[in-house]
Amino acid sequence: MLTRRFSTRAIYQQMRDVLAARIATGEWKPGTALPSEADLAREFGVSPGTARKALKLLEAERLLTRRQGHGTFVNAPSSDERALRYSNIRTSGGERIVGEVKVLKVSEGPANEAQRDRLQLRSEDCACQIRCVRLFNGKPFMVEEISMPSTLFPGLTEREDFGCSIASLAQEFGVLVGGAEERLTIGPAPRDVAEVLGLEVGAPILMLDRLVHAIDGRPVEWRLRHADLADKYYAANLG
Amino acid sequence: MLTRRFSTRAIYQQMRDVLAARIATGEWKPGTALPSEADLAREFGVSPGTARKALKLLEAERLLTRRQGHGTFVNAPSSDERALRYSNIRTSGGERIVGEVKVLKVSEGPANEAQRDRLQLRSEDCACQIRCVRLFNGKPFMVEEISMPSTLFPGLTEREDFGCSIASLAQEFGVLVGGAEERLTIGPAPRDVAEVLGLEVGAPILMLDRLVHAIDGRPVEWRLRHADLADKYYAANLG
DNA sequence: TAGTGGTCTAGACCACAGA
DNA sequence: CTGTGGTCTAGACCACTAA
Repeated sequence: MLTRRFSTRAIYQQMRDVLAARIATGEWKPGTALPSEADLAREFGVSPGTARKALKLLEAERLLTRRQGHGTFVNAPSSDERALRYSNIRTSGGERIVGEVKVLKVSEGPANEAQRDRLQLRSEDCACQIRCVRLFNGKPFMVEEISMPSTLFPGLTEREDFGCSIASLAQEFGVLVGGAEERLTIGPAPRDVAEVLGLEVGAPILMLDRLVHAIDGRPVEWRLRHADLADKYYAANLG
Repeated sequence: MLTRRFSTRAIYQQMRDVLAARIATGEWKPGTALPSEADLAREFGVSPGTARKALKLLEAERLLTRRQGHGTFVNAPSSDERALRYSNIRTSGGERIVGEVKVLKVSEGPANEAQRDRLQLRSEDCACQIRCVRLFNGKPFMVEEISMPSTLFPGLTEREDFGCSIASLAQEFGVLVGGAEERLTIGPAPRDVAEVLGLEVGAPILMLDRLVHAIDGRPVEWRLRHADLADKYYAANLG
């Protein structure tokens, strides 16, 4: 029974948090149909309108899909809706490029200054670091340097497969991803990047700096990428 | 008195359209306080909740600002909220760059193939075309080629000042701007661009291709830009 | 036909801003 | 204090889907 008596937080927000937790922990599995609005309202002891507001929030956060006459369903982190959320590089034909991922190096240790700054870590915190290259049609086009807080992803470096999206990876650790910011600049390709991508050292290349947050605002992943945009473009949506 | 009897469109959507028209035509001027939810509900013969939904839509479209205990106010097209909506180039310090605009050339005539394609024009339609350069701290950093449907902006080419934002310009013609898409690529600077920006011909440069829509979905403006990103970056928000 | 979410109503109380 | 928007209630009817 949710109430506002013991919290300044609105009831529909509290309810959203509880429902999100059920999704994050896997209590509600991907593809599962949720109880109807009316049933959820009864369970939480709130009015149907309030339950509806909580569900609408989770739909906007891409965690649920609702269809009139059908029901409310949990989106898989591997669904296009969630996995391709941050994939903004497309072919000149307009198709999203995901590409295969080849991991080059995995390491873990005390966070460096850049990582502490971007991931809001303290000086004693550690970070996982993954370096990989993305291939499209077998040809490498992007080198990535991924950093994640070790506290959020304990034992991450022991994994074998990093090919999945950050949405899937995070959810395995009970974290739901939310918004992200990306910064784009043009810069000269460093030697190590140029070698992997088959470019000349210093060739102009797109640099992408992306920070992904959890739905509660905590920084979850910082990704620094060098991309060769030949026959491709970066698509931005200005709501 | 709005009703659903004569339209499949939801009442709150119909009401949004009417309110948006009042803003577009200037019947409600920027800075004006709207009647309260309850008064608007009475005027339109709907329940307060329905009126509220219409107002929420317009707030999401950046046309209104609502503040509890204060009221609902019309946003000026020149307000940061609306004018800087599409300004994604920032200084390395993170401040939005607007810059001064210097118009190089204004012309009007039958739309070329690219304009017809991007602005959804028919073969007999005309387009206004404006070429200008943007300066930051007195230094040119971006060349723009702007195209707009002549039918939407009659007499545009007779104007003197194009320095204002597309939101302001469009509203002078009774058009409210909504979403936009942008495509970014890296390419060699053409001679004319390089000369204006003080770069070598063929130097790598950011190309931005942006299409702005009206809130009803019609294409309103197509902008092709070449930008020198030195000491700057492009900021994208991945909601 | 039963059950779902989408819309809509007509109220209530609360938090907040300003006179 | 008054009036605003934010939240919340407890219903109603409708459009849609699938069995």
